[in-house]
Amino acid sequence: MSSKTETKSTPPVQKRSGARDVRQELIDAALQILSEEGLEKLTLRRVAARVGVSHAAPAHHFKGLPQLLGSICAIGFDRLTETMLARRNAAPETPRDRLVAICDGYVDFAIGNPGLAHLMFNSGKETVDDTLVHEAGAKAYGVLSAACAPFQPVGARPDSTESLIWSLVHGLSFLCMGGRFDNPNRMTPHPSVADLIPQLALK
Amino acid sequence: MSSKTETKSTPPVQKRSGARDVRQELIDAALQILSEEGLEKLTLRRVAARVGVSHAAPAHHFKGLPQLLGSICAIGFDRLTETMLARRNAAPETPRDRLVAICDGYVDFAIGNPGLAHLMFNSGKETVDDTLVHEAGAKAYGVLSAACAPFQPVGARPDSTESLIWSLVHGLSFLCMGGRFDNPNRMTPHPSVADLIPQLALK
DNA sequence: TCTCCTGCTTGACGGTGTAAAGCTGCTGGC
DNA sequence: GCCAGCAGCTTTACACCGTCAAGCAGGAGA
Repeated sequence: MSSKTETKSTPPVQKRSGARDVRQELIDAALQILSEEGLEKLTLRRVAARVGVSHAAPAHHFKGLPQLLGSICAIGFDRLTETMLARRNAAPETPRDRLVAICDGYVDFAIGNPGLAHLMFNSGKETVDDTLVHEAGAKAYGVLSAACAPFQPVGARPDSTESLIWSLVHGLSFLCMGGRFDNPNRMTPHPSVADLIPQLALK
Repeated sequence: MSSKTETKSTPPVQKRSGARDVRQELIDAALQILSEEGLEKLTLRRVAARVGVSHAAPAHHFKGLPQLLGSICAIGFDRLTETMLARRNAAPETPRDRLVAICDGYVDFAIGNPGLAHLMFNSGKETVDDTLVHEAGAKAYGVLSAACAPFQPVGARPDSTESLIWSLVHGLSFLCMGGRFDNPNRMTPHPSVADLIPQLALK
């Protein structure tokens, strides 16, 4: 690894200890804007201004806005994975408790980070789909998938439980985020995974 | 109704038969752009240009972009309702078949109108939330809710089946639209409602 | 006929992403 | 020690966006 025979397109391998890392600062500022002001206010120029750099500086670290958004997506999937794993590890060690914990983690992550969740899944916004994002997403999916494995019924299509659970928690998350369960006709603020899981034929 | 004692803020009650209805043309053009070019390209100036009118003309029919988007949302919910009802009426007259048909209608509507569906549910885009949108959304929800009623288990929270089904079809729709089921590890292009319903403990 | 007012146009402003050109200070070769 | 090269940043410019203000045209009502 010490021999640097790679192409020049890779960024500097290491920063001087005292030097500022503008690329990282841009990502941090973007995450901050996303959580404080929402996806609509996440703009290259605002990010640059927050870092204290000219509006064109981000172009030297990202191939335009889509790649910055893509980098943030990857971080979002990593955080989603961490949240689900933390919940799973804190749960009783039964397959059912673990699955419910992971589902709770998914929903709570989305509701707690609506801007990030929208960017990761639903924003019509264009994002660069590089391998980092793909891998981070696959890892998150793997956590959910593994927790579903014990409940896969024989004879069903091999991924039907994952599809069922993923669809359920995803729909629940985004309907909650959109305020679709705030209907005054409804009794409680919004349903929880624990409310719905009993109606699944998990054997 | 012939006595016109209302406030002046209401638009002209009736158009001359030969006169063009620019407001309606704007809505039609917006729906066209949405389905042909996607949500990102749906912009006031493009809509105006498509209708053949100046870029500021829409301001005389809508209170800015959010209200135009809101009007389109209402139309979207109406179309969703029609789609679900058409499927239900074509299905065998058992509660289960009807529920599956309605769910299929929901998913197919979303997948067939991704721009519209994003606008209705997930677009961080600001939309005016007037009573038209609210009523149209409530009507669509009512169709789904009614189909779920026969399956409501005793003792569960009163809306748990609706929440379960809605979350499921909503999550399935938007994960499909986002290509989340296109993973090469998966066997089939994407799961269908019929694949997942058997795993629900619908009694 | 005159007046008002609705619907539209024109022009402007601040904001956005992006591209091109120029500046600056550091690094590496000699 | 010196100088070329270059990465990182700034400046400037452009097209497009939503929105606002002013002005124009033409029909309706007095």
